[in-house]
Amino acid sequence: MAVRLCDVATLLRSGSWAAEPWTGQVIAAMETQLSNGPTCNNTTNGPSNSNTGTNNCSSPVDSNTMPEDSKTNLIVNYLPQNMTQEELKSLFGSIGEIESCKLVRDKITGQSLGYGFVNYVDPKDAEKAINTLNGLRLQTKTIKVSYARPSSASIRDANLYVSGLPKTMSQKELEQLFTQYGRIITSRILVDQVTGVSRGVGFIRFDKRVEAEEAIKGLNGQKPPGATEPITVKFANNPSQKTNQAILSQLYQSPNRRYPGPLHHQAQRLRLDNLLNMAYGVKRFSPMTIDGMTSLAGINIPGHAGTGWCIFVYNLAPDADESILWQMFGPFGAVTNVKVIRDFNTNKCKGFGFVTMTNYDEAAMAIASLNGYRLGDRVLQVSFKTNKTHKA
DNA sequence: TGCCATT
Repeated sequence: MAVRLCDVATLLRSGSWAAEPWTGQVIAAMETQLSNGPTCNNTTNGPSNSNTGTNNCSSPVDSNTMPEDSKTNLIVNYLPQNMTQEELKSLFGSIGEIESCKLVRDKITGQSLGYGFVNYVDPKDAEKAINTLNGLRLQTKTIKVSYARPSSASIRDANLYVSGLPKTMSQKELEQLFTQYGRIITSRILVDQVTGVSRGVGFIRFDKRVEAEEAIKGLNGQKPPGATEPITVKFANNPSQKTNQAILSQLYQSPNRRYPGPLHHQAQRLRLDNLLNMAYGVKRFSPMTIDGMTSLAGINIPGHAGTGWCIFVYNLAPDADESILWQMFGPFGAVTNVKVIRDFNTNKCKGFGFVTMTNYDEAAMAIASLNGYRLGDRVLQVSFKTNKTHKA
């Protein structure tokens, strides 16, 4: 690849994004992600795991204690619900050659469990994937990319449910309470969605099940320092083990449905139409009232019927790469493919590329938001791909 | 009792 993602992030951070009021939120989310880079906001994010040989925290390699650890196999957590295995492969394939890739699904419903594995051919690509894709925002999620621990029964079912916590207890304090029992993989305190106040309920995932067992013995029914009530600590329900009712309700949900209700959806549509009016200065009928790709002839032409909406991105720099396209379009929704068109001899970008997005709304939002944006010293032109890529 | 961490 011509440019590493961190270089691109630096480029973006240099203040070239001229956010407009109606795209402020989305761009702000992107800027946050880009300027933060690979985040370490989770307990043991990615390569900070002690069982990983190479990492970005410069820990020495200890091949004696963890000789079996793979340096090519990654686990990817917090994937958007709708992301497919093919999209996962496409995203991580932009870094380097993939040996294998698996999205983990519920055995009964087939629904994504929100995580997957990517095994690279070259350990350097695995390391690069952690450094460039960990912390990437995709839709409402911030994905986590880290080395997969060797699969073993001892690391399964190590997640604890904790209730009765003081409402003032922070995630850090929760970890401080549990860390004496083992290595914490993740921790979380649930908060009220409206007020943001702690619900007094949390989760602690340990590296090993035996560590979780010891924590239950040591902390269940105990009062944390300063607390007036004892806490309850027990094994968390396995989220894939659902009641029949939950399974049924899942089966009746369209896999592509993302908005919670018709009112929200309507609001989304109105907002989208306003954006498109601003972007194009034209009125437009609602394509979502008609299923399929054929209803939009004359407005746009998707790259391939049935595979999504192809977007043309023009005025990319010679050293642009696939990563920047993932970074720019990923926050808007499901991206199935990105492609930078390069000169055969120089391997430099010829100034344009393509992005394929699954859902019309998200593609249109991305276009309305990204068309006209300044990337470095260039103003991007972003539109649905047409038969002829140049304007008259 | 979950911004779904072991194929």
